[in-house]
Amino acid sequence: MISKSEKTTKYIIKTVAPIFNRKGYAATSMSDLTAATGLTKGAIYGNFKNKEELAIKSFNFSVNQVLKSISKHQNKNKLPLQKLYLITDFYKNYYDFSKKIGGCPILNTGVNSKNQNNKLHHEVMLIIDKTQLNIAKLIDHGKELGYINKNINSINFARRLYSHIQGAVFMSYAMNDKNYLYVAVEEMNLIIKNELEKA
Amino acid sequence: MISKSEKTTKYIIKTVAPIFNRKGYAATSMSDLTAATGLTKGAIYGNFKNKEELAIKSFNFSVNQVLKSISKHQNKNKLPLQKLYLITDFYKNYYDFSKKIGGCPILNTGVNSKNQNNKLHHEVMLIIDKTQLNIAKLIDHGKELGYINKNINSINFARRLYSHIQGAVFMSYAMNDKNYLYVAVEEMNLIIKNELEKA
DNA sequence: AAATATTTATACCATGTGGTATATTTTAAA
DNA sequence: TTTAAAATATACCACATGGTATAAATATTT
Repeated sequence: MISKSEKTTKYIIKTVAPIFNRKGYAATSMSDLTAATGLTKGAIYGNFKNKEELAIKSFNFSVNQVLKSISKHQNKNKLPLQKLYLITDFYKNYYDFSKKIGGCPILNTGVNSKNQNNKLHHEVMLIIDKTQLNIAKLIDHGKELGYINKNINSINFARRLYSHIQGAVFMSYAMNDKNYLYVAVEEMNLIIKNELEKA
Repeated sequence: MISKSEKTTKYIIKTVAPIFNRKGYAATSMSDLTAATGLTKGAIYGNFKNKEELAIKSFNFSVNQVLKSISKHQNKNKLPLQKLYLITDFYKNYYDFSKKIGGCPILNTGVNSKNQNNKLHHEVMLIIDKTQLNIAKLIDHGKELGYINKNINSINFARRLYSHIQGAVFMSYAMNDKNYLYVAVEEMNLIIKNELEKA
């Protein structure tokens, strides 16, 4: 059976994740967290070792919200190439999507944790690596099925795609302008078509 | 004649700018600044209204370091198209360059100030707008001189270029990997060649 | 229902925060 | 060289910080 603390632990993470995401680790205070959760420091410190542990779990929670949504979106098609297009398609709505969870956790935590919190920064690198690898696997799968040009380097292409997208994520965030995402998605789709698709 | 306080004001900004850039506004404390400058709070508050004013001036100082370097790099050629290539070329070394000044001020402050400090965030938007406009003007100039295809939309292309570059800036920063910049620069150069250059 | 274990609230700790009033020192002017 | 002005240091303010010991309350087991 699920214990009381397991429930409150999840409740705390879920409530606190967007705050950490929006404000960053250093700028988020314990009082921000008690105010948001309606709990006391006693309750929070009873469920988490310290602020850092909570921040890391919150980051992973936020990231999983993104990854799950992408994964769900990808289920609309079984073909690797179409799944790739569904990734870029997902980012068309990323401005509004990420707003709901306090911004893009990769971008925000990637920047905020650098030179500030090594554990948090390490988590970011793991997620980026993992995501790029998943894209590369998708490309590999497309090669196997004969849809994708075998001459292109899967992991390099995945890195280019991810970099391109994150650029638009940052620009739309910094400038309050979704258009950066729309344009980047169209650009990526063209690149996928021209470089990946077999004639 | 240059007053004492003018000198210390400049000294403070110059010394403090990389700290604000690296840590962000909230995570940078006054004691960080007194420690770095060797001055007391009395001296700092004698030259700046408050922490926010100092942060804004520090941000603009950091940005100007970047813009001046780009401008200097561009002076190697007078032709608009070549000046464009010199921009992308500049970013090949941006990982090391930005490291010296505490990271990319646009990226760092763009992310850190969002939803945190409106004045600072406003400054970021102004700089991005200005930079994109400068690139667009360069393209326009290239059109006038007949080097650049008149069918392309200058400001839209400038936005794409900037977005693309900032993506690589973020990725190289988050992943400690200059390669993202190298790849993005090559990609941009190809795009400039294919879309901008007249046949 | 009583006893035990778990979870949460309270009250506190030392230290750090941005900021300021004022004394002291340093600079510039007379 | 004295005097006035400007710049810096000192000492302090009220409040916020992350974290903890312990008491109170709530669940769980017997």
